[in-house]
Amino acid sequence: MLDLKFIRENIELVKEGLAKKGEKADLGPFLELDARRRTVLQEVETLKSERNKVSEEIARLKKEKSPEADKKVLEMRQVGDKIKLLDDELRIIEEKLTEITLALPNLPDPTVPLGQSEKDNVVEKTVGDEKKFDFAPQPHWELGEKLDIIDFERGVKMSGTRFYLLKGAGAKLQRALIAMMLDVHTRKHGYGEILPPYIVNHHCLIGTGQLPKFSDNLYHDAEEDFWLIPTAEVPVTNMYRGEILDGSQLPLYHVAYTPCFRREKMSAGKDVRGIKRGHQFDKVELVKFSLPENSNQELQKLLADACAIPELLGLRYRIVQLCTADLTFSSVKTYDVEVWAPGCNEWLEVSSCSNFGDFQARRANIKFRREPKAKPEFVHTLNGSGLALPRTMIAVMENYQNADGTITVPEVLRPFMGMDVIK
RNA sequence: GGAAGCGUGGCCGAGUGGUUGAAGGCGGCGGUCUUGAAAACCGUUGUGCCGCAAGGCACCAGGGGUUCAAAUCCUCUCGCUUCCGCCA
Repeated sequence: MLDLKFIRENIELVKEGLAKKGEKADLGPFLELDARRRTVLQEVETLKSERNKVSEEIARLKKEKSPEADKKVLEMRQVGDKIKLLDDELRIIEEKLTEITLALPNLPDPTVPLGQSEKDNVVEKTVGDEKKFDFAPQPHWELGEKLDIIDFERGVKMSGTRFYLLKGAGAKLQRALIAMMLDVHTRKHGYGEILPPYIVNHHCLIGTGQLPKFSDNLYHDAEEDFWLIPTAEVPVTNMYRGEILDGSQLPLYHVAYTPCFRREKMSAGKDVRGIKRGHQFDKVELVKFSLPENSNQELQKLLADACAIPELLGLRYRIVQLCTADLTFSSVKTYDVEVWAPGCNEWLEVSSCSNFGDFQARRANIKFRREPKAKPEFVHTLNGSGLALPRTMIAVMENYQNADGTITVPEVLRPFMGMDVIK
């Protein structure tokens, strides 16, 4: 959410920022409502001030048993009616303002490359060489079925399209990856491990920016205010919702492994083959709370922490900076990490590392104090996958496959797997 | 799911319609004293919004209502505790 005062005072800057993101919002209604709000507010507060004074007077007069009291009560009854009318108007104005501001995306950082679509994203660097095969590498869905470690048919039978089961060494491989990632981030990168609820209320989703605009992509309970998380970012960022943190504790680093649930209505027909895009998938997520002045530096460190995983797995990967048009709703600046999958012959996004500035902090009301008595300020929030499991699985399976259809277990995972080859 | 009780500031805790944004205590911060520390004493100690400012308004789990006036009364929601039922 953008600050009301900031929009009011920087209207051209806001328009420009929104345009860069491909958002053509008409801010006219905003300005009108904002002005009207302040007028009505001042009016009603003057009346309330008067009522407060006279009410005190009435208390005194009643104590003195003065006949004046009843007259004043009648007067105040009329003032009360006026207040009620103005308060009602104010409530409507504020609801509309909230509706508008909650739907406005965050503004991009000035350093983000301008672009019209994902085609304008910038590949920053590519690490590692392409693996040479003396046979035609198979896609993971073929490897998985032949080794009986991924079962697509039964997944569909149980739940429907875009569901699958991991079996035996497949399930174990994913468990090994999760354990390895959590160990690396907690032991080497200083993240505190969290195991959050997988179901949250709507306040959390407003806090991180999924609601109110993107409810289409979320699963929720028909009767209660229960929503399945689309990413651990939601519960972990909202841990500190409505709190004022001690500035000396910042930056705070958290890592959480959770399943993620997405309806994927927006990507119907896209990536239907294999395990690349399911309605349920697992992910290890990194979340940071930072001082405003350090957030871009923290983003670079976050990105490095995410890249440590493909590095350890010996996977070829690249870093892509998203252009203005491809930034998500809440993001100020984002880098994707992609790994190469020789079987399906494409780069797979396994992490998306973003700085959200104070956008989420403002929505979720997460503040900090620099000094014990200092005025509270909004923190900056950041997050990135570290990493998403299905696509990491794909990359491991396809890169480590052998001519006979077996898969060699990467060195780092062997202590977790208790086997060298999946056959 | 049923019944009863409860929900006040960082924490504990007073307060059942009228100078209560809220007593008192603890904790925190500043000071006096001390070589230093402790103790003692004094002072200070919530957030948001509107306003150039002076200042004003709002907030006692959350929403709605009654009243000239609500932490205090009514109502709904949420949460906590205890008992019963159920369950991993």
